[in-house]
Amino acid sequence: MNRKKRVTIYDIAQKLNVTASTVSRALSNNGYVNETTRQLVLKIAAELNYKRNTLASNLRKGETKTIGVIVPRINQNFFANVIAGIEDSTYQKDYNLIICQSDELHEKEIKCVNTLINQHVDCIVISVSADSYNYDHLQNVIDQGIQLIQFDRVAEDLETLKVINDNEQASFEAVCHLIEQGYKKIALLEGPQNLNIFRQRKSGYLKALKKFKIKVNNAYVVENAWTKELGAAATKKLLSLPDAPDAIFASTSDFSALGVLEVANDLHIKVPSQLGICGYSNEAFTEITSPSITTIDQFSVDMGKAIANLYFDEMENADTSAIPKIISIKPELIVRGSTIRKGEQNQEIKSQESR
Amino acid sequence: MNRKKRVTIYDIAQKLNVTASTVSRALSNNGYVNETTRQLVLKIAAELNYKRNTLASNLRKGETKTIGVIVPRINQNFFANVIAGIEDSTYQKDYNLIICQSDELHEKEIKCVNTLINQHVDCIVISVSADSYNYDHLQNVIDQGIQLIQFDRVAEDLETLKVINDNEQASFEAVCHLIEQGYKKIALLEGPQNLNIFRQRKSGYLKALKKFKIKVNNAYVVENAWTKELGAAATKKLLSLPDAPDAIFASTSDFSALGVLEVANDLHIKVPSQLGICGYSNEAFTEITSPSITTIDQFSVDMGKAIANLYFDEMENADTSAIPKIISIKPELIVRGSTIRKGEQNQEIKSQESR
DNA sequence: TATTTTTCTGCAATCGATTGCATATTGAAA
DNA sequence: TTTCAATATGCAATCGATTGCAGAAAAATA
Repeated sequence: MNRKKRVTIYDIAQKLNVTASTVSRALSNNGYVNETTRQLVLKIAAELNYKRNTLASNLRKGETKTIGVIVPRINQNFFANVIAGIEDSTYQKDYNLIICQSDELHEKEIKCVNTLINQHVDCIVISVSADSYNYDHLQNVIDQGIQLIQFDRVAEDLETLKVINDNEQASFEAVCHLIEQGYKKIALLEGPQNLNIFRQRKSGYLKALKKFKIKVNNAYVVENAWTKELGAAATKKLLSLPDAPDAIFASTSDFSALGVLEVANDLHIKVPSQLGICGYSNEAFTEITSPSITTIDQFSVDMGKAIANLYFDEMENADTSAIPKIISIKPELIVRGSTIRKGEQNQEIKSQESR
Repeated sequence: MNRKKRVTIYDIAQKLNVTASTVSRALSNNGYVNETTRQLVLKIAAELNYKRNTLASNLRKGETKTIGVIVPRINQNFFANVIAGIEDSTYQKDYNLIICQSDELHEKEIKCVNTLINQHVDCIVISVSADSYNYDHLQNVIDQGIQLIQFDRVAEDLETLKVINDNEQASFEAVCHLIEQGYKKIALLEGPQNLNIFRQRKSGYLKALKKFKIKVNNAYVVENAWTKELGAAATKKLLSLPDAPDAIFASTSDFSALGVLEVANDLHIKVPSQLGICGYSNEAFTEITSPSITTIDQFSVDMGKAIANLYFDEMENADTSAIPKIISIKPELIVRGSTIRKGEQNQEIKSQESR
C-alpha cells in the first residue's frame, strides 16, 4: 500500500506556530484572520500540497454538497443526457454527484437509496425502476430529511418535487398528427402500465382517438414492446391481423419503432405510404434511418438542468418549499419521413421552417 | 428546512443501556459481542430506522470505498458504457462511484481531480480530456497515495495502471481489410495527435499501407475530423481532389463516418462500390444506415468491468502492485456493407459465420 | 489618558463511528 | 477449589475540520 499520511491543517498550524483554528479560518476565509497570517497559511498550504479532507468537514458541518442520482440505466441515452444536464448545473455550484444504477430492479434501487442516505447526500434524484412495486424506500428518504426529486418516471402519489415530461400531451399530438396524415387504424406499442409515463402516453393515444371519434381496437394495443426485438415481434403480429393497422405508434421507445421499421422493410411494406411509424425519445439514429423516423424529443439535457436548478431554488427559498413543486417540460413532436404522406407542399413548407 | 437529527449509535446505546462501542461492534459484527445483545441492537436499530453515517465511519477508517471517475463526456456512448461497466463491478463489492465530467477541458479536469482527492476516494479512474497539455494533476493523485487508473485516452509517460484498447492493431486490421477489398487510395480522418489513441490509430493506418507497399499521400490525411459535420466537410474536400480517394477511414468516430456517408449519398457516389467507408466505435446507428457502416467495436462495457476488477485485484495483491499493469483489450473489426465489394461468396460465408 | 469597539487567536467541544486497552464475567481445565 | 483462557463490555482516544466562547491585543472613540 502506498497510502501515505495526508497533510492536515495541524501540520500547517505547527509550521506557523498557530492553532488549527486559525488555519481553518484562514483557509475557509471565515471569521477574523489577520491578512498577513492568512497569506502565510495559504502559502504553506500550497507548499505542503494540502488538500482539505471533505469527510471531516462534511461530518462537522452536517452537509455534503453532494447529490445522489439513481437511474435505471446509466448508459441509456435519455438518462445519460439527464445526468449530463444535472452535472452541468451542479458543477457550477461546486456540488458533487454520486451516480447509482438500479438496473430496473426494485431491490437494487432500495440498496442504492440506502447507500445514498448513508453517504449523507443532501438530495436524492431518482427515476424509478420498471419493476418498482412500492415506494417505502422513497418515503424513507423524506423521513430522513433528505430532499427528494423524482423525474420522468415518478411515483405520483408521493408528494415530492418532480420534473416530468408532459407525456400525455406529446402522445396526443403524435397520434393527432398520424390521423391528420390520413392514417385511420393506429396501433399502440405500450410499456409497463405501472410506470406513470406509459400510462400517460397511452392516455394521450386514447384521447386523440376520441377527439377524432375513432373507435379503440383492443387488438391494436400491444403490451410491453420495449425493445427492437419486441417491437419487431409485435409488428409481425399486428400486420398479420385480418384488418391490419396502417400506422404504429411505438410509445415505448425509438428502438421499438426501429423494430417496426425493419419488419416493414422486410415485408416490403412501404413506409410511410402503407404504414406510418412514430417512435419516442428522438434517439440519434431516428434521423438516419430510411425513411427517417418521426419521434418525440424529450429535451433530456434540459431536464437534467431543470432538476438541479429546482434543488438550488428550493434551498434558497426554504420558506416556499412547503408546496411540492412539479415542473413539466413540454416534449416536441419531430415530424420526419416515416409519417409524412400528405402533399409535397406541406413537406416543403416544413423543411423551410426548420431552417 | 426539514433536516432532522439523524439516529446515531448513541441513541441505540442509550436505549439498551450499553455504550456506543458495543453498538458499533454489534452492527459491524466486529470483535466480541454477546449474541443476545447483538440481536437486541439490530432490533432497536431497525426500529429507530438507524442509518450508519458513512462520513464518520470513513473518516475514522481512512477509506471511503469510493471510486471517482472522470470522463470527457458522460453522455457519450463509449464513456456511458464504460461507466455502466465499472458500476456493474463496483456495485457487487459495495463500492460507490462519483462521476465527474471534464467537458474536454483541461482546467475543469484539474478541478475534478482535486474534488475527488478532497473526497478521499480510494481510486481515481480517468480518461483524459482532448486539450490536456500536462499531467501534473495526475502526478498529484499518485503523490497523495491514491490509486490511479487511466483508460482509453492515457498519458503514456505516466506509470500507472492502464486499461486500453489496442487501437493500432484495430486500425491496422481495418485498413488491411479495405486494401483486401480492393481499395487503393485510402484517406484517413484523424483526431488530435496529442491523444495517444489517435496517434495509435494513425500508426495502424500507416503500418497497413506499408505492409501493402502503398505510398502515403499526405493530401489524404485530414486532421481533427471529429464530428459528423467535420467528417462531411473533410469528405467534400477529399472527393474534390484531382486524384480523389476511393475509401475513407474515419478513425475519429462513427459520427464522422456518418458525415462521410451522407456526403457520398448526396453526391450520388455509390458506397461501397465507388467509396469504402470505415468508422470507429460501433455506435448503435452504424448497423442501420444504408449501407450499414463497417466499424470497430471497443467492448466498452467490458472495459469498464476490467477497470474495476483491475483495481480490486490490485488491492488484494498489494505486494505485486509495484509493477504498473497495462491491460489491453483487443477491439474487433465489424465488417458491414460500407466496405464489402468483393465476391458474393465471401459475404455469404460471413453471414453464416455470424450466426 | 481612559474607555469602548474591533480584530485576532486560542481553547475546547463537536460531528459519529471505530478500536486498542483495560476490566469484568463466565466457563473450562487442572 | 484454583487457574487460565475465552468472552463481553466499557473507557477514552482518534479521524480532521469547524465554531462558540473567551481573553488578549490593537484600533477607535470619548
